[in-house]
Amino acid sequence: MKIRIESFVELCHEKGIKVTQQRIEIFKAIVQAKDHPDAENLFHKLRKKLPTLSLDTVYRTLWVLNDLGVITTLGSSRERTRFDGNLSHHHHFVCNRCGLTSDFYSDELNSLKVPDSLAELGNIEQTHVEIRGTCKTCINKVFKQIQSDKSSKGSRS
Amino acid sequence: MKIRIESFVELCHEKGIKVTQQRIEIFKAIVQAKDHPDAENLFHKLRKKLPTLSLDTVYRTLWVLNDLGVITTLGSSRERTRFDGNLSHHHHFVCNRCGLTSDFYSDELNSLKVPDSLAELGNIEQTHVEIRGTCKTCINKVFKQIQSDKSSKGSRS
DNA sequence: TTTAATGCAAAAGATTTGCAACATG
DNA sequence: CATGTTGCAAATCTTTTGCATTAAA
Repeated sequence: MKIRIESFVELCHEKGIKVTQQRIEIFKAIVQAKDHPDAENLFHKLRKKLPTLSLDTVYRTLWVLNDLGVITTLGSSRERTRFDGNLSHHHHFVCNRCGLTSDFYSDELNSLKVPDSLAELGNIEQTHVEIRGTCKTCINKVFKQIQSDKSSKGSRS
Repeated sequence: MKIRIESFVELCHEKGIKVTQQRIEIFKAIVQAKDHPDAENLFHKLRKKLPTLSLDTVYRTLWVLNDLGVITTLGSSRERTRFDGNLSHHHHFVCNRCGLTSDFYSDELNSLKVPDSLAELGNIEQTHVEIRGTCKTCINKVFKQIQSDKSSKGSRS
């Protein structure tokens, strides 16, 4: 834990982000929480330590932590509820950049063997594999970005 | 497609739910859509056919369809954004009833082999298995519910 | 001292609800 | 005809934003 905080502080320095008491406490709270809390949960927990903390700071800080890559969100958040009319057993490829979610099929993945320890958590109804990455479209965008950066910085010295 | 509509209509009859033009069209739209649309997407598509359709009917109908089990949602929706401070490679068990999300670990699942066809979609950064079912707590609740139903309906004739 | 982060209040966005009019069984 | 469903408008709930104040580098 101490190590995670230290490396977090270091990362903030690297990125030129200020290390505030709020950020440290919010970071500690989300790392220690094992229940995937939402912003309001954390806000209530933290208010005991930081009585002046505001909810919008919690939101802002969580997205900062997410952008730094030191926490993640459940589901591809920051989006509205999306619905799926595909009832056949399928899996998802989700683009980390644009949220595009494509179905794919795999008999092998359909019959995944899961650890026995799961029986302790409850009974299993479906298993589903979510693969995250960068979709073709976004790869192209990034590629073009790099190209234009190169040419604007001037290649001929 | 025709078959899916017919069985949907039949299911509505079974459940005592009225089959309205709106429900049929919304059902068709979500089943045909391959892009996991949100309520607003569907609303705009459908407005062309049903100019008097309202957004709240789309929402209401989608949840009806979801409750009927003929569609699903992406992520455990109807919840606020939840954050995850666990950076180690892990997987999730999600309760279909209460949304409880527990982490679990499995070396085997960490090194999952995915279909080659995925390369067409983009490049892969993480793979993550989501197992859905009913958690212990909810199983107990359902069990107690059944017990009390039995006794209130009177077992001794 | 310079710049970025916080807290507040207000705004914006997404989803839900009450209710009268309407359509379905 | 009785009841459930729709459309509208208003309400609610979640998340974001503008801005003056405060704290970090």
